[in-house]
This record gives sequence, structure tokens and C-alpha cells, in this order.
Amino acid sequence: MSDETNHPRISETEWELMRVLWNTAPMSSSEVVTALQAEDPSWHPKTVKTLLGRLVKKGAVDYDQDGRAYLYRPLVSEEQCVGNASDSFLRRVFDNSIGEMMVHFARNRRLSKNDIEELKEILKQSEKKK
Amino acid sequence: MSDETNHPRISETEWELMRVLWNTAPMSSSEVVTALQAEDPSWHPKTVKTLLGRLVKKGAVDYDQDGRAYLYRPLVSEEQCVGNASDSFLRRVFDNSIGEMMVHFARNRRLSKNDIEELKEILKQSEKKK
DNA sequence: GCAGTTGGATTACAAATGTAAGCTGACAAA
DNA sequence: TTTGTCAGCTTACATTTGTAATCCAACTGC
Repeated sequence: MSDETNHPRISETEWELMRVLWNTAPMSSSEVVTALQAEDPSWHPKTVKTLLGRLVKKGAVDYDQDGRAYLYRPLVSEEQCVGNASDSFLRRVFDNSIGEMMVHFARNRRLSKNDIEELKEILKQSEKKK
Repeated sequence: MSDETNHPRISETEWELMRVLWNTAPMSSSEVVTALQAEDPSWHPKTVKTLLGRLVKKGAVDYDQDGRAYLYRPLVSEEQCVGNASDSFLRRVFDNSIGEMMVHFARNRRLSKNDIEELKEILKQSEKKK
């Protein structure tokens, strides 16, 4: 088991790139740019390059040479990052009260039929484990 | 209705102070220090003062004079801040998929009996509104 | 073969953040 | 009355972050 507790910190903007890479990897920087621009055309290629470089330096992303270009891929797992960000968020904003948090979202956001079913199932499981 | 869309950004560390103030306000700076140190003794009074000052400048906190000291109180509502932080988190980490988010937390965190009941109730309401 | 384009590396640069220390005046203990 | 102490105000200072522009080498169309 590797030591996954010492994890690079992913900034808000960097998260956008990471999600792209988790979705489809490996990708060249220009592919990353294209993917990001699909969502938000205001992404500037230079900015993306800078961020990719930072992510590499942080150890969140690695690459393989492909001709004179690089093919980037995530080095940290999405699960790990999602877990870290979620823990931090829960603690910071809801003082670790998972109940309050869930209630907040359930109240303030529209849940799809599917979400509801899935949650019901999870609740059922939670009760059993009790 | 005031314009609550233009909202000061609360940094991670600042959140700690805000939660203290939302909990009990107004408070003197030394009371804030004490409250923070109760959780984490490594808080330095000078640091807390600086952060209080910044929060005031940002418009997240205000104060009333009390002798030569100040009594601080939140200027922005907890609901508003929680909402903002939650929206940002949900978008950034779960690509706005409330379902995935809820499932993540339900799976990875222990829910109390109470949480479960409350959630069930909310789900029931959600279905009705459908 | 020269020019424009594209890739990575280096440099830029202001704002935000974390973390205080120093300065100055008031108040409290001695 | 002197002296530490605590308040807020000002200043400090390295990092991180957002957002690029520059520089130089390779590649791609004429």
C-alpha cells in the first residue's frame, strides 16, 4: 500500500484539467485545450500549458513523450482526489456533519428520479449495517 | 431583496473564524482566539487578528466598538456562504452531479439513525414535488 | 527553403493566502 | 508611576493561484 496521505493539492482551476484527464487519458496538451474549450471557450492555450506544467511539477500528472509533444495522464486517482476534497469540504463547511450536509443538498437541489432511487437503496443498506 | 450575488470569497482558513462567529456573535477577538484554540491550540492570536481584519475589509464581518476593543459579528449569512461553497464544490468535484455526490457521501460516511430518517423524509418530499 | 504555427520551457506579475512581527496607545497590576 | 499587556493598525514576506506573454526549436505549408 503506497502512502497516499501525502497528496498534491489541486487548486480550483486545476480541477478542471484533472477532470478532463480522468475522463480521457492520455491526451496531448492541445487536446486538453480543446476539451476545456468545449465547456468554456475562454480557456487560453497558454494558460492550460502553464497549469499542465504545474500539475506535473506537483506530481498530480505525468506524461510520455510523443514525438516532440507530450501525452499527459493523471498520476493521482480521481477517487483519492474526490475523497480528499470531499473530506475537506465537509469539515470546513459543515463542521463534519454529514447529516447536515446531505440535508442541505437534498433540500436545495433537484434530485432526479434516479438519484432518489439510488439514495433510497443506500439508505436501506445503511440501516441494515446499523 | 438585497443583492446577495456579489459575495465576498471566504478562504479556507477564514472559514474557521466564520463558523466561530456564526456560532456565537458578537465576540471580541480574544474570544474568537479562545474558541479557535479550543479546537486547535496552534492558532496564533496575531494570525487571528489579521484574519479578522481581512474579513472586515472583505465585508464578511463587521464590528461594534466596545471600549477600546471591537465586538465582531458576521455580515454575511451562513446560509449564503454554505450555499456558495456547496455550489462551487459540487461543480468542481462532481461536475454538478448531485446524485454522484450524494452517493459518494452516503457510501463513504457513516450516517446516523437521525440522518437517515431525515433524508428519507426529504426524499419523500422530493418525489411528491416531481 | 522561408514563414507561420505549435510545443514545451522560462519568465511575468498582480492578487490572494497563510502566518505572523512591529508599532502605538490605553489599561491594569505593582 | 512605571511597566508589562492587550487592542487594533501597519508592515512583512514566502507561496500559491490565475492568467498569460516570451523565447526558442521543430514542424508544416507554401
